[in-house]
Parts: sequence; structure tokens; C-alpha cells
Amino acid sequence: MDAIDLRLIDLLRENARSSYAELARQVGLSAPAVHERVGKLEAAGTIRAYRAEVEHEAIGLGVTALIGIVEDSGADTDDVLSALRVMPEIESCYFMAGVESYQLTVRVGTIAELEQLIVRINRTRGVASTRTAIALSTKWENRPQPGLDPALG
Amino acid sequence: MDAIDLRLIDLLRENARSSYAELARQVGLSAPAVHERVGKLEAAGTIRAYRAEVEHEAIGLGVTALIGIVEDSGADTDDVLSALRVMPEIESCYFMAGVESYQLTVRVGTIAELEQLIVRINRTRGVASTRTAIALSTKWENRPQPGLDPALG
DNA sequence: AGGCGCAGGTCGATGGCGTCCATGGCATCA
DNA sequence: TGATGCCATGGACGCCATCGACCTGCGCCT
Repeated sequence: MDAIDLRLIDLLRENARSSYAELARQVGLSAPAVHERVGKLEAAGTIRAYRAEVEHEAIGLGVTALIGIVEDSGADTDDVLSALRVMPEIESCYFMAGVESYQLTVRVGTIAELEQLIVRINRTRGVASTRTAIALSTKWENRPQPGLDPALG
Repeated sequence: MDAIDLRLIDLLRENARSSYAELARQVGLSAPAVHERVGKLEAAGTIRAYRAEVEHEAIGLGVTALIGIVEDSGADTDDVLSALRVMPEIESCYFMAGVESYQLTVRVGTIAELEQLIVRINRTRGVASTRTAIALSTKWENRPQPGLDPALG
């Protein structure tokens, strides 16, 4: 992981469909060299996936909400987690410091679906309570921040 | 926007680097047809960008936190927003219903940097108070949910 | 100090792919 | 029913991904 790897990652975070030839031009290496570097970054798990970012309204998922979950005392965290994992509406799931053990980002099509989802989560064994906040609008999302190699300061 | 467009979007959300030939195979069309459809989805803004998803620890951004912001009464929301927008650490920014007008997702390298960021946000004109919760671990993030055409039910 | 081995780079070739164009079918509408 | 416009098809061409061969610089071991 050197400065060129970081540069490649930044470029792919800006546009994941850049060709290897284009990347090679930008970092000043040959295309095969870039190909090998990117392959190693993928194999090492540094690059996890390449995803298209979508206007959620256009695909019928226009309602975004954040849900905090308070666990029952003595609840089995693994049970709660695996119950959450099978709910496709949950886009992201963080395990948090604080009273609310989990913080979720969820996407649904309508407020009615959000209501059903909240009910389902509240009914889950191990969940004591939830707190939901609805996003009225998204100012920006997943804006990539240039990476900083810790070794490079 | 028909079922094939939705399928293409789902495929590109799974792997944004799929070739047009591969996409064409999966949806049963020719490559030029897929090329044109994807181009229109991009032009319409339905597909916003293609991004590599990264292991944040590997690029020196291993600390994730969620920050809620309470605005001053009478604060100019646009001023607050433009002040937030220039902070690269803020990955996502939602305008929320509730006491906390904004909910941020932020990434920094260390707890010390998080502290500095919080101070900077609190000092921002129009910000009354903030509430920060640190993510101890990320269970999953940006998991794509298959799109549902509202017209198709 | 010298030689060996390896990691990682460039170069060149080839096959597949992206992309443009002309053609033809189909549905819509007058 | 005839015209029209959109869209998929298929072919062609040039670029790109990808593989193999060779080269260079560096570390290590003797």
C-alpha cells in the first residue's frame, strides 16, 4: 500500500468504471501494472466491491430513515444481528457505543412500509425499544474522502 | 424505466465493473441495446455514479461516527449546510425531521481527529449543539436492496 | 563483494469488447 | 391503412484487457 495504490483507490472511488488504460495514464504506470495492483487490492479486501450509486426515488425506495435500537438486558446480540441481517430494507448496520446498541439506515418505498418495518424490528426477540428519525431530504451521501496513508502522515 | 432497466440497475449495484457484454447476457439483450439503456439511465440521473467500496481502515479512515446537529433558533439553514459541505470528513448529510435538524456520517483516522471535527462543527455559526455516537464496528454498509418498480407493484 | 532469486515494472501480441452505424420491425397515432 | 418514430439487431472497426517474455533493482546469503 503506497501512494500509487492510494491514488488508484481514490480514482476508483470517483469513477469505478474507469478503464485500466485510463487509470494507468493518471498514475503514470502501464496498464498491466495497474491491473496487477488493483487485483491485489481486491484480493486483500481493501477494495470490497464496485457499486452503482442510484437515485433511490427512481427505484421505488424514496423513504430513508435512521433507526436506533436498544437491546434487552441479557439479549443475545448475535440473535438480534442475524434477525436484522435478513431484513433487506436495512442498508447499513453499525454496532454503537451508547444506550442504543445498533444504528440502522433503512430504505423503503412508503411511510406505511416503514411502519411495518419498525413493528417487525420491535417484535424481534432481544429488542427492547427503537427510535426512528425520518430523513426529509438527503443533502449528500457516500461522498468519497481522499484516503490518507497512516504511514505517510 | 421498465423491468429490464431495474434489472440492469440491480446488476450494476452488485458489480459496477460488469462489462456491457456481460450485462447483455444477463438481461437477454444485445450489448448496444444495454449500452444505450445504461446511457439513458445515467443521463436521467437515475444512476448517479459508480464507486469502489473500500475497507476504510486500510486508507487511514478507521473511525466512523454519527453526529446529530441541533440548529440555533433562527439560524440560516443554508449557511449551516454550506459550512458542513466543505468538511471532507462528512461522508453523508441528511436533513431530518425532529429536534436534530441534521444527521451526519463522518469518517476520520483517530479519535483525536474526531474531537477536532466536533469542535469545528460546534463552532459553526447556526449550530446550537451536537450529539456524537461512535461506531464500534460496522456490521454491514451500503448493502444494495433490489429495486421495486412502483408501477409494477 | 559477488551472485542468486524475487518482486514488480515495461513491452508486444492477440482476442474480446465497447461503440458507432445502417437496417428492419413494431407500436402508436392520425 | 399508411406514416412515423423509437428501439433492438447485426456488422465493422478500433481500443482495451490480458497474457507471456524479458528487464531492472533490491535484499539476502554465502
